[in-house]
Amino acid sequence: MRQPMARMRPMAEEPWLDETQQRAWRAYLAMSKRLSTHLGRQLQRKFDLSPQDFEILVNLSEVPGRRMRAADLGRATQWEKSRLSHQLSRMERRGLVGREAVPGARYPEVVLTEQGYAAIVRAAPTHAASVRAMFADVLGPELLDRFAEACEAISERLEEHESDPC
Amino acid sequence: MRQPMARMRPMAEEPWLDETQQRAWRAYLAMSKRLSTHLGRQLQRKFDLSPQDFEILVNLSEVPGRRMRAADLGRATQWEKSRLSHQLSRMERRGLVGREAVPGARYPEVVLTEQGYAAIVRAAPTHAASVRAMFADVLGPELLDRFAEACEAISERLEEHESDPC
DNA sequence: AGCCATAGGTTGACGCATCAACCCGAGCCC
DNA sequence: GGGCTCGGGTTGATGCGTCAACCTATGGCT
Repeated sequence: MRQPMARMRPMAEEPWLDETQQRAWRAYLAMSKRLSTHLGRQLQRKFDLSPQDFEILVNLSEVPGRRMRAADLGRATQWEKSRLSHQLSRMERRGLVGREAVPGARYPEVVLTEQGYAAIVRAAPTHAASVRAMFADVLGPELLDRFAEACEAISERLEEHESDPC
Repeated sequence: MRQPMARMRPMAEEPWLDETQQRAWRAYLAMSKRLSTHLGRQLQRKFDLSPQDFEILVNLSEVPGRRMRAADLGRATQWEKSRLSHQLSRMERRGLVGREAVPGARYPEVVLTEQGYAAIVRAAPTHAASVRAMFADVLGPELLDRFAEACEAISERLEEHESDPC
C-alpha cells in the first residue's frame, strides 16, 4: 500500500526524509487512517452514531445532570464554537440533545435527552472493546506505555507551536 | 485537556480500559488530532492546498509523464472512487489537474497541469520539514523505529479485520 | 448471438469542518 | 453616558467524506 504523504520527494532528488523517518511516517499515516475508519464505521453501522456524535454524548453523559453550557462542552472537546454549534443543531434535530434556557442565566444549557443517553449506553461498551482489541491489546502494557510517551512528546512539541503564525 | 473518546465509562462503573490503556489511548488521540491540524493548516495557509490536494499532487508528480488512470490513483491513495472523483472535479476547477481522453483507450487519464506541478514543488519541502520537526526529530532514530513497529502491528491487526461485517 | 457479472467512473444528497461575518450582553475605561 | 473590547453563540458558504444509485464498456459463459 502506497502512502503518498509519506513520499516527500516529488522530484526524487533530495532525501527530505531518510529511510527510518519515511518508514515511521508512512506506518503512522496508514495506521491512523485505518484505525479511525474502523472505529468510525463501527459506530455508524452498529449504532447510527458518528464519531462526533459519540464524543458529544460521552462528555454530556459523564457530568452530573447530564447538562452543560456549550462553552464548557467546547473546552472539554477542544472544538471550535462554530463546529460545536453546527453539531449540536444536527443532534438536536435527531433528538439526541436539547438546548434548554436556564431561568436566571444568560446562556442556555445543552442537555442529554433520554434517547441520547440510551444511545451512548448502547454504544460505549462495544467501542471500548474495539479500542482494546485493535489498539491496546496489540501492543501490551509495556509497549503501550512507551507508545504513550512518544505520543505525549509529539503532543508537547506541537503545543509549543500552537500559536505560531505558521 | 480532556479527550472524551478516551473515557470509556459513561456510567463510571466498569473499567473498560485500565489506567495504562486510557493514558495511551488519550495520548494517541490528542497527538493525532494536533498533528493533522498543524500540518493541514500549514498547507492551507501557506500554499492554499488541502491535505487531500497535496496527496493527489504528490502521487501524480512521482509518476513518469505526471499522468495516471483514475483507478490507479485510487489504488495509490486507497481512496474510494467517488471520493476521488469529487476531489478531482474540484481540483480540475482550480486548474491543478486535468482529465484527458486517451485516443485508443476507454478511460481518460488524470494529468498534472503545470500549475499543479508548480504547487507541489513549492509546498513539499516545507511539509517535509514539518514532519521532521514535529514528528521524526522529536523521537529520534531508535524510538522512531519502535514507534513504526507499533504502528505496523496495529495496522496489521486492522487489516485482518477489514472485511469483517462489523 | 444473447446474457450477465464486473470494473471504472460520475452524480446527488447529506453529514461534517473551517472560515468569516455577525449578534448580543457584560465589564471597563474615559 | 458613550464607546471599548471580549466571550459566548449562531449563521452561511464552501470544501471534504460517505453512501447509494446509476451508467457503460468489457469479458465470460451458454
